[in-house]
Amino acid sequence: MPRAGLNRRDVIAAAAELADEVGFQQLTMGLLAQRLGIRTPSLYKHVTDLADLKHGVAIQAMAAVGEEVRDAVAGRSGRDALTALLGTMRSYAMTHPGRYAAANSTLRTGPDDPLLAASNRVIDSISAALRGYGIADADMVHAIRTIRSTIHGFALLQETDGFQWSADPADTFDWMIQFIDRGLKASR
Amino acid sequence: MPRAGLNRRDVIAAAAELADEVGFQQLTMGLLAQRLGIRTPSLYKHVTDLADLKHGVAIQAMAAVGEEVRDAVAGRSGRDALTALLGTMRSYAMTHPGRYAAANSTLRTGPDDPLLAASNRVIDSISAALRGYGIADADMVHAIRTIRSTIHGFALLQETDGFQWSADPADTFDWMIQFIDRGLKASR
DNA sequence: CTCGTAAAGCTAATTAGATTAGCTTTATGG
DNA sequence: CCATAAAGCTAATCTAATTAGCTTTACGAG
Repeated sequence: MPRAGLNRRDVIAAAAELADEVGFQQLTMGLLAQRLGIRTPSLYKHVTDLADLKHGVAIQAMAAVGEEVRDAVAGRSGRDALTALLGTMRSYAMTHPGRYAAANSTLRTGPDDPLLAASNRVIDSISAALRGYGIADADMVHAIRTIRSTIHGFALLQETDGFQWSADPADTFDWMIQFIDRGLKASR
Repeated sequence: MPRAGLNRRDVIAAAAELADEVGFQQLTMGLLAQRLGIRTPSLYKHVTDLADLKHGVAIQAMAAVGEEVRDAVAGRSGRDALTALLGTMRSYAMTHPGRYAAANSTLRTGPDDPLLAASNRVIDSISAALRGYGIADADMVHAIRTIRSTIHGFALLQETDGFQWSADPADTFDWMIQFIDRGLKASR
């Protein structure tokens, strides 16, 4: 039988895909091995354990979000930048639910965790998007955290079926962007 | 040996407490049984399985949040009500992390899920808190969702160590309340 | 007071997943 | 052509959930 010839990157990439299909919580060594056409124990040649695998997916996902968000925000400012930023994040969360969950529900292992660096890159883009609003330095941290919280909560609530009513979540999303935009302009 | 004399309510209450101590994800049948002084299989006399147990904790927690929030908002309006509302939720999330996670990360089993009724009661209180702002009916859904998203995301980010920087999350929380208050007044 | 029964426990056994130990095979550089 | 490290594999162990079937206690009806 021919050899699969996998490496860590391949394994984590496959895990990320699988997570989007079955949910991050449901990601299992057995399922992943099956998907890759190898036996479960063979996975341990590439990752140390399930936690390591999931952590790897989280880093991969956070890095991907970082790139998409950076590109989306580039060259825009003010409300335009804000819309691009939030829209990109929401879109990522919807097309890659497993990866998004991975990125935002994984604990940092320490101060030198690459996941930290990856999420800092995302934060940099948020910061860049807010630049045009002329927010005072002292308020920037709070503004960034508020925006992260909002997106994050929105994605999560939508995922867990938290929005039961009729109104289209997309409409709420647009409303939210306008709400934040107005708020940021006012807090100048 | 004397009998413990447990019922479903006792079991779920103990599970809720345990979840606050070890984390909702780490809640396990074995740990709970140990805590209650019985053997693991005996738990199945009170709950059908782990999913049922966790679902029960979620309902219990959401109901508790509902009551606290109702009491906090009662008799207040405008920014005062908003502060009470958000403060209560944040406080609940901090003192009962396991229960909070249960309430907000558990999937509804269907349209007749008691969890749905419990979360609707919370939403009613949010709605009541916003009444004084004179928000148009058409915007109310969006406003409520925005507030839920914000709180939810804030709690989650704080929990997963998402706020790495120096600034005190409590300050961010206050800033957020002011931000939302101003925004709601403006969207009248 | 005594008996029948349902509820509440228990032990033993099964199953699913993760993980470890130790063996085998394939590529590849020398 | 060979040595060896990497990539797989099988077999075995461990933990947690769950099921089956037996035992014991509380408690109301006679």
